[in-house]
Amino acid sequence: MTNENMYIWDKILKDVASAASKAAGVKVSSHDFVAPPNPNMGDLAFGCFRLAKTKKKNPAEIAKDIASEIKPNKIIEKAEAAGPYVNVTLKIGALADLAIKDVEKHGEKFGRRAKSEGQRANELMLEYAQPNTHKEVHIGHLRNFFIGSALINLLESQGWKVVPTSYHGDVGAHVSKCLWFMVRKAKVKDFTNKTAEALLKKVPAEDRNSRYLGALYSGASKLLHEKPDLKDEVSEVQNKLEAKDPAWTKLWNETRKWSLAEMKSIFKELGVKVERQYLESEVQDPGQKIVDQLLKKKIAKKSKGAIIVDLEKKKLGVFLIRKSDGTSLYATKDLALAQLKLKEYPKVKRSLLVIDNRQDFYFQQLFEVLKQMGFKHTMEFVGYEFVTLKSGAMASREGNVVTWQDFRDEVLKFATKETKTRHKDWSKKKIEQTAWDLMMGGIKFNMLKQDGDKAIVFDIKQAVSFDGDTGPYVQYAATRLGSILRKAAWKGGTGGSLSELDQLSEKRLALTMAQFPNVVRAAAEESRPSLIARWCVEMATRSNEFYRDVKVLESEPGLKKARLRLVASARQALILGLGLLGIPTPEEM
RNA sequence: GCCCUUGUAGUUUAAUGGAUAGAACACCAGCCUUCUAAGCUGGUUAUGGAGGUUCGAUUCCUCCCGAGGGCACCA
Repeated sequence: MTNENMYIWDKILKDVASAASKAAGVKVSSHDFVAPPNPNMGDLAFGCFRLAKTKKKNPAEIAKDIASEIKPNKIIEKAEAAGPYVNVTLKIGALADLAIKDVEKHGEKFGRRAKSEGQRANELMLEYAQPNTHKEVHIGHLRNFFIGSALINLLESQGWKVVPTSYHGDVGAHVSKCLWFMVRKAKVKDFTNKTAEALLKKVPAEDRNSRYLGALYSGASKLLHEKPDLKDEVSEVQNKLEAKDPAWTKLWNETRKWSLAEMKSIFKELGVKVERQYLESEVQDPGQKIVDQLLKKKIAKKSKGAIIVDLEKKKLGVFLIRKSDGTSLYATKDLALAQLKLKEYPKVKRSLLVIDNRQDFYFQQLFEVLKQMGFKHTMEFVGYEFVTLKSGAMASREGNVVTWQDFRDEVLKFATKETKTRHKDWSKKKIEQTAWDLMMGGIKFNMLKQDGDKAIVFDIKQAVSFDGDTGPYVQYAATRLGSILRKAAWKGGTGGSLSELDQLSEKRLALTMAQFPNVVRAAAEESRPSLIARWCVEMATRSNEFYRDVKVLESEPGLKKARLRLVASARQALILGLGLLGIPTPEEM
């Protein structure tokens, strides 16, 4: 990035660091500066501990020396020593002026960065969104969707070309059970193409969804638990499916279509972007071929009737790639999936998988085997702890899942009620639209605000709350800023006395705003959407403080114009922050 | 048994070796004739335990305790 295009916060950090370097006589990096614990101490702080070691001097003395050497300039108001720290205070007007112009200059691209020349060609694949067909999409999937979507936005903002992919289990035991139970329940005696068709026709249109199929699956599981002898029947169904028996295949294909169609609409609703949807059924047979190749290459071997790759030397145990009955399993298909991805996207050099932490060990094994097969590009596992209910883990076979639709409707009901009581004169359409935005904001923010390494115990009461650290809190701050602009009939523009802005809350708002690009970069580099969520809350708090302290519409014309530009910039930054998390900002709420 | 993750106010959490451990929810007390009170202000409450490394430890190391997960025919 050239100096011209540098974000203002980078420039300020660089300037302050170079002033400090000059004063200290050694290089001080901009990374050495942190925010002081208390805003009235200043805006940037530099701890002299390391210098104390190299200079063999008391850090407090060094701080004193450095502080006296840092002279005020266009942006620096003063530097003071406070114990072992040098605290630098920035000029309110100068900072606000620069920050506002920074946002105005970059507009919707504020926070984005171009890749350097050498990296430009880099494509990155990100796999997320792995719900199975014939099962419900439930709140456990949501964390994956939201983290994945946010990472796609973050990585794209940093110049990566991202290929988002999804992967779905559309074959396997859960499908066989579901279909077996469906036929059994209908008491079909002679299962043929014809009866399969009749059976499908009998399912009413409103039942052709995962709720219906999921209920069948859970019913099958219950029955099999009571009567384990029936497992043979299920095995038979599975064999018939693998042998492409026409009647069973028909039933499979049609029910699978219901699932996939529903998934498509859910993905659209949630903003889950997918460029290539991979299905287990398309990698099952290729996976078996890979197992044969691995046997030939002596990478794999027979053990206890099954085929394994021994990874004990790498302390990764044994990796099972074919069952002793000759059928495939998850690993079989994943080997082929990796190969297929590479074949279809040869430019991809980096591959990210967003999957819950329970599968961490499994993927370490998989990556190792792929490495032995000659895979060169980097594969990264972006893990997160999974979502459980207070009563324990959700499982389709137990039938205790909270589906996306039920959760959505519950939060939507709350959002609609709250919106209605506040805006009695709004049209039904406007209330619905606003409630929808708030529901999305509430749900997405709630799952993205904490780091991935913490398990989430789902609590509906907490999930529908719109107070405090929540999406609607941030959305609200943005709409209040918008309301000022609306009342002022602000259409954008230049001018106004930006450098005369002198309120502390204006400075704090401008400061937080200016730091956005650095937060975005950190969030992308560390795969931590939570950093964006936290920035959003801070920015909203700063906005609310400003809203409280500064009466924009009553200001003198020159100041009013400057303040309107600040308001417009702050609102823009908030919208961008929420946008990275996939959260819409309503005009009013 | 071995391995991984994790333990911070009543609850959900932040701080990846630095200043007085920062928020939010809940609770209590205030603030709407004033750009939307889904807001703002104030108050009470926290690093699981014991050692060690360090000028300095929530952070790093060791042990113990608790929670969750994984470790061959599930996905």
